[in-house]
Amino acid sequence: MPGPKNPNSEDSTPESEHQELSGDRKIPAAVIKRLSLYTRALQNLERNKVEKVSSTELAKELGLNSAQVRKDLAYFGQFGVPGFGYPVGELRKKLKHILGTDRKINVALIGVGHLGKALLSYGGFNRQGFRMRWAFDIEVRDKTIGAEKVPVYNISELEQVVRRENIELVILTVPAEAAQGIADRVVGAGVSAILNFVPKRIQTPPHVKVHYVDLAIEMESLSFYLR
Amino acid sequence: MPGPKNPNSEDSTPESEHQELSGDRKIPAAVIKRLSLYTRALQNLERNKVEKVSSTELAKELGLNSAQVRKDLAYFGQFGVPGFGYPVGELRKKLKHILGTDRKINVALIGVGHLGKALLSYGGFNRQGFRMRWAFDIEVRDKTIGAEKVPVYNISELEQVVRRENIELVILTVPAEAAQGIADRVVGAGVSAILNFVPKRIQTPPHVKVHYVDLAIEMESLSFYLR
DNA sequence: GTGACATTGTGAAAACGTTCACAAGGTCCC
DNA sequence: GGGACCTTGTGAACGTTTTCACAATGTCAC
Repeated sequence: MPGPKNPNSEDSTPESEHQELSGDRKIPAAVIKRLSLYTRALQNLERNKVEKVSSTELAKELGLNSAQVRKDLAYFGQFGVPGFGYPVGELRKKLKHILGTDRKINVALIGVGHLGKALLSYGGFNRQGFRMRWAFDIEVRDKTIGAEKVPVYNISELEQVVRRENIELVILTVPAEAAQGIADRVVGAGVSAILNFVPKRIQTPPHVKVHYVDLAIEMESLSFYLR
Repeated sequence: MPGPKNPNSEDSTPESEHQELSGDRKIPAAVIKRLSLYTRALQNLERNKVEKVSSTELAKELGLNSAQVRKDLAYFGQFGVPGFGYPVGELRKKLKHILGTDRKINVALIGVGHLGKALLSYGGFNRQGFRMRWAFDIEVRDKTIGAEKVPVYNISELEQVVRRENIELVILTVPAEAAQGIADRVVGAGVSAILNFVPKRIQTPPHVKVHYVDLAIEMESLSFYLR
């Protein structure tokens, strides 16, 4: 905790987190991200009919240290078998359960500009356990977007639709000036997870989790390494 | 260039970096990302005709600790004035120079699928000091993409165009199976910075910097916090 | 069954990043 | 021009994350 600072549960590039779990230990945010990485690697292995994997193999595939893999997994239980490794299918199932991606999560996107449209058309999300079927904008130019025909609602209907459709996660791709206002509204409507593509930090109550994806920052910081 | 089996200079979500600078100290990757954040905040201040800013104000705006702001900046020199703060315009210029975004960097995007198309149409990059005017795919469906009419080349022309146009940074949005092969080719053609949207770790020689943007991971890890 | 082998889970150490706290030094009002 | 006031730059303390290293434990071939 940043001492006597304002409340705020964000995290993005910076690390630092908290979160109760079944047990009672705090799980670092970085561990959660790696869990997701492990899940994906396990899915690939499963597709190739591999039935066991060691922490060393997993670590190599993902560019990590094997002790880190074991420690990450140990946060959540004992999944491995000494002298054998981890059973691929079983571990994958357990991790998906821990991540909560073994069910469908309803996702809405707000701000149908170029980037928003792109993400809607992309469709990659719908595979992974997400149902991204709602879009909002202040001006509805097209009634649906993308091959999946995601309907676009007027932003005035935001709270109503979020509540009715039980939307749990929101992707923000609005102009910077609008970000805080929209964030306040979705939080008010009960959303507690936001993926923010807007290059602007937003303030939220502590129970709301915000992840930032900042494309400009990624590009600029790469620029630095061009010597 | 199929298999340089080198270590690896990537970093993405995980922290850990190094990089020589004018002086001789290693600059953590997280510091570089925050530098980019500072630059943006300074640009906003400048737009509002603010002429000075203290580390405390900057920290508050970005949700950081003021000592961290000072320390980050101190990696690169003494920009502040005790009892006064930092001169906005001057600091912004210096940071842009440090980041190397005070010149135009040529950027190509490889893989014109949904996401690739979206990023091309988005156009947000071209503002910040990047010139994203080349796209590649194995199959050229449209000759140009987006309002900016970015020409799409056949992937067979990759090396030739990269060299001719002096492309320094590449955005990868190809299918996972193709990622490593394409990465090898662009590196072979002289590119040393890659922004990889493909959910697959790629191996590169140490001088090549890879940043990962993994949308699925962001979504999944948010899912965890939905309890 | 037994024994050589492989691999886990985890304390302890090391590395790294953040925050504290304060001396040094510039500002700016009177 | 003087002095109260700010704010920087930074060593040291602190906290977190990663890595090491190894005892414990299960595997598997014979």
